[in-house]
Amino acid sequence: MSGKINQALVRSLPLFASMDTEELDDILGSAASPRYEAGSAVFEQGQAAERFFVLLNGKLRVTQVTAEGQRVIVRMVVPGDLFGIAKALKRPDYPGTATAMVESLALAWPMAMWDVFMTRHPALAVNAMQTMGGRLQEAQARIRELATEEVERRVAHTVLRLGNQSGKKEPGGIRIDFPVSKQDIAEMTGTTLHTVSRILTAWEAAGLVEGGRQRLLLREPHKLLLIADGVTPGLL
Amino acid sequence: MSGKINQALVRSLPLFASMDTEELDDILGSAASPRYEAGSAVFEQGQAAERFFVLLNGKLRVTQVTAEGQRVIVRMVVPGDLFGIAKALKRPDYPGTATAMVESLALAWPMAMWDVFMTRHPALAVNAMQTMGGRLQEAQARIRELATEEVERRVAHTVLRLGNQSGKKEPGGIRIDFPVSKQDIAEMTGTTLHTVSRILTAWEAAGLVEGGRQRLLLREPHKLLLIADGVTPGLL
DNA sequence: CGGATTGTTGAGGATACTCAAGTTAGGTGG
DNA sequence: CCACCTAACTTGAGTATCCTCAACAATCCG
Repeated sequence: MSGKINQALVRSLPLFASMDTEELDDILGSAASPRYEAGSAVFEQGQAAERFFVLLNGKLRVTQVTAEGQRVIVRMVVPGDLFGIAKALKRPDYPGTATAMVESLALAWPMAMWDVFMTRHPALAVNAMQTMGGRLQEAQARIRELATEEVERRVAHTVLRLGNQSGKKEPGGIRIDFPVSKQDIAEMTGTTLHTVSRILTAWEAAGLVEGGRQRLLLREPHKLLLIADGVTPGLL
Repeated sequence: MSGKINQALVRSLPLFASMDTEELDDILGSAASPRYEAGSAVFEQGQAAERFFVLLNGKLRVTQVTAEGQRVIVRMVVPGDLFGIAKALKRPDYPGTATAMVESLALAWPMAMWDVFMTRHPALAVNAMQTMGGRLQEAQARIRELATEEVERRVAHTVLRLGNQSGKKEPGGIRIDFPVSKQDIAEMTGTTLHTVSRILTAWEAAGLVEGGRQRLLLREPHKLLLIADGVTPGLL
């Protein structure tokens, strides 16, 4: 469950950037570094929140299931992100489920350390707050999209966001090189996988994207951006 | 622009609850307490964020306008709420417009004080973080609603939320006693004022709500809750 | 080489939007 | 106090978007 921790790797994270060696030692001393294989859950919705985490490596998907059983993807967790910080939300349990989409490595601390960290390392508190601030802004952007945009534009926004977050530049465009199913995209945009499939098929025919199964290549990010911004009428 | 500040009033706010008199003096010393009349703006989207605020009294609406000119209500600000905390979002400008819906009174500090406050008053930092945490959870709840629920359920959630936030119990039900137009409700739920009108008319016919113009009385909150939770099929 | 997961595509239909008049209520000024 | 004006709201008709249902195809995995 716990391996040795790469100090340099940790140091490179913005969250810990402003920290001296002593502080960092203090913090890392109480950390575990669990590894999760693709498909496994880090924690599940409703579980008692016993630990909080920083993702070192890999990619997680945080989902919530509604009372009716519909699943919504709340956000993606990328390396450097804090997650599972239920304490900051004043919650005793995790409000969602975090699942590894690829093999992932995290740092984990007992939730009781949260308050200690925040008071002992003010820089960390400031960072944590900005993390939450960023997340809040992203959530509000999504609300705006869901409230005002049609599905095709929302899908465009979503794939571009995925590209920015964790796309690799390739000769042919930007590759999203971890498995994202159409179902995933549907759950990120508030639509059905059928509609996503139709949209992506149309985009593929127009040469905007490429690659069907779980791997997406954005051939013409600029044109996608035009769709996302509502400049281009849309292809359906 | 500045009146005298009621210490007891401030002390009763959860945000400042855990603070001793000395600390409170320090904080209030640098505060202005501007008053805003109904309809006036506290700040506007895009303006340089020069101050942050706590609402003492009244009710604000925070809106964002999309590139296409559509307006979305981001949230309502009720007494005790922090708002305009662009600094916590790492932003130089206000991301939205805050408008007084009724005559309102706030506390205001220069944005430069933000960092000072956060470092000098850890309790305040913790509170601020929980404020943001709460806001984040609310935003995610809205995302879930927008992504999975039909309009009627979303409207039900919205009016119930308004009722909880600032409804007054009355013999006949719960009164939302500040002006909320159908347009407002539409902008909170991501629909059009036409659809809101139709829904409320149907509810009124069924005896669930009452009162047309800008004042809403929830006659049967329990039944509205059933609609919100999708138990009742809906009346349209 | 099955079985399962994931994705495609079509047809039909419902929800909710747009467009288009009207109506009511509230405020304002004569 | 009444007439008018505007903002808020109502209501109808037509329609577009997108969902549901359904069947099938492709890919992956053991």
